[in-house]
Amino acid sequence: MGNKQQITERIAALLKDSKLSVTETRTKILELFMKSNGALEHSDFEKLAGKSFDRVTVYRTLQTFLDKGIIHKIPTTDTSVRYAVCKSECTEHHHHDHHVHFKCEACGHTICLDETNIPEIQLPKGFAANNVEVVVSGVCKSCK
Amino acid sequence: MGNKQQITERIAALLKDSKLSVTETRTKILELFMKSNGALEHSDFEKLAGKSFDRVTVYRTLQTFLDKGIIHKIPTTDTSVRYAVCKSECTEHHHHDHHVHFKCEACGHTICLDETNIPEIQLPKGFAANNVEVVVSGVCKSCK
DNA sequence: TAAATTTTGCAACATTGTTGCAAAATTACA
DNA sequence: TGTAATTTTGCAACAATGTTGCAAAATTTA
Repeated sequence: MGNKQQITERIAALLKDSKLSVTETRTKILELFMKSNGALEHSDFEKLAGKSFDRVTVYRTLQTFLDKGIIHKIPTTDTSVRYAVCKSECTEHHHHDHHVHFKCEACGHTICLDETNIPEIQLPKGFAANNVEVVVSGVCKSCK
Repeated sequence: MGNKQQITERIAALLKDSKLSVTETRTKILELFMKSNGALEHSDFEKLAGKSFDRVTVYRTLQTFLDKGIIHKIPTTDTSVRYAVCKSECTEHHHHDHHVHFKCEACGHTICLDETNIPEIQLPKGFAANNVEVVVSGVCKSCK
């Protein structure tokens, strides 16, 4: 776990690794990701942080994190965009996003199942796969 | 294939099966789905149909088709919502949407790979799956 | 064909996402 | 450490997308 101080330091290191300035907004948004232990969408930040930062800043911060490979998007069937923090193997230039996303229909949370591998999918002749996204919905461990 | 007349009749029958009035808008939107042979998003209808019908009507028509199980949504990582027509096994109360969706990075089209089955995914203990969505991106047959 | 029902279009509004620019914060470096 | 260069933020204004109520029009019922 680690105390608040340690988390802040870890976040600062993460930002510096990505050659980003360490700012209050970025630190706070990353804290929210770590606390939530799941996927967040845009409106969550405004709720969770009590509009302590501007809407525009949130958009730009998330875009920056995406560009640097700190977070990734999770596919949804509605108009919301959900984000989750990447594991260490992700970099600006290469994403290893080959894990399953799980959306609980009871609590509404989306989490990354990092240990669950995506099986090989046999595409029809002539199709070349580049990336595979899997979203499972159902009931999660906590809501069972 | 069948000529225009036959298609119109098939669409009318489909609508009647779902206990929906046969209207110009609904017929036209279903025609667009059949012509496109893939997934459409909202803006497509306004483009393809040359704003011959109202934005609001499109929203409501798609929602109605969803409710009746005539079309289904396809997950995306952006804010757009993509729709495709369901196969015959889908009904108002039960969706058999267990096929793979393929998004071509070259032409931008999303299609349903109806013959491609989704392999069993081994979830961690305590998780119960209800539905599995798979979206593969890459290069399609036509763009290869 | 007339009445009952359903659907559509308009207007008005709510939400979500984007851009330019000046002020503020952070970083680089003497 | 203090100052200049750079980066980030917040505001305002705008654009795009989605929603609701209600009266007019179209479709279905019988």
